[in-house]
Amino acid sequence: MIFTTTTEYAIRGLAELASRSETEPVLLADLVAGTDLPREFLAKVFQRLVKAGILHSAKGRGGGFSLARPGSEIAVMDIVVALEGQQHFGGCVLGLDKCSDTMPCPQHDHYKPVRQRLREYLASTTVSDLGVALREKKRLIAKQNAEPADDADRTQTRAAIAKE
Amino acid sequence: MIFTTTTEYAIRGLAELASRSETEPVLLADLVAGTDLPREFLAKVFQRLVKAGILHSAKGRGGGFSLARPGSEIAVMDIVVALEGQQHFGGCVLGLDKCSDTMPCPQHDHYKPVRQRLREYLASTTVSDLGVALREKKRLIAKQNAEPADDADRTQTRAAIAKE
DNA sequence: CGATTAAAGGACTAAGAAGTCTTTTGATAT
DNA sequence: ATATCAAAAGACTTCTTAGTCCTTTAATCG
Repeated sequence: MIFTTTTEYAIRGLAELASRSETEPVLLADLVAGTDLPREFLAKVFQRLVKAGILHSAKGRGGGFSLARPGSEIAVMDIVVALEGQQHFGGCVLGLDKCSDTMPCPQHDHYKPVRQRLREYLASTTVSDLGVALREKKRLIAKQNAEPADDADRTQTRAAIAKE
Repeated sequence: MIFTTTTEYAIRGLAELASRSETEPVLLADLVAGTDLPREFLAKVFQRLVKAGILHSAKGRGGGFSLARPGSEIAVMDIVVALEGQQHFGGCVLGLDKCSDTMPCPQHDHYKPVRQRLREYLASTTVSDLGVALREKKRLIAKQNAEPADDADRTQTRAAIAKE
């Protein structure tokens, strides 16, 4: 992935959260159940997201984590910026400083639209979108598991993953 | 950046090399002169690129590093793959395994073209392109430095960098 | 030959990211 | 009040990445 594992966990954690509830608090223990998200580590990451104003947390009975604002108003970009800083996608491909729009290197002009495309995706994709996507995904997996074990089909899927 | 510093150094190092000569060996000492590339560390990275068949090296007098094949045949993607592995840009945004074309999550379909665009850029941009870009860039910088020091202009450039 | 040159290789140290464990804090229900 | 619950906080360990330094190897020039 193009992010640190910290950011990846954050994205996945928020997707899990949004897939369960966008309003009601969810316990971290419930959130990681059935996933391979490391509970203790995710707790640290969520702490940072609370400080960043993306998550809300409550202690004690009835507590847990919930989104600090509607999931449709939290872009994946917000998560990335909160955890990796504003400049994560900045800079030119050559890693040169002194590259800018006013004094671009030729590559700069080629790379900029690529970076822009990535940014747009991250800015327009919200935590709600991830929640919906994850719910749908889990539905598909459940459905597949319910079907009589078709190993040929599963093998084909694995091969497709490897190629991806 | 979306790469490790190792990969970034490699890209910059190869750009420096290609900007000097695509055929004649260049000494590492010459290569890093005037840059902030860490000589010893870059030496290690270049060793890996030699083993990967991207660079050729020669010891002793008249030695140094040179491209193992024409710069126009070395894609930035080759560098990334050599140093970070084939799977660097794989996987879905959610970091889920079990995501593939045959069983995609809805996000998968949204993210795929973005990733594809990035891949295409990396696959189509060659070390020669970087060399040309860097040469041009250095020419522009030299030209600017030759002009009477115009601090307002330089400040504007800095601001543009910050925004980028 | 042997002196010199420059990369290769190995042994490190430093810093950061990732992951775990224990204690503390604050909220809630009885 | 106090027992309980669940996140916050702090102190760790471990692992990887980054970076440095010193010795060895191999090539070339005189």
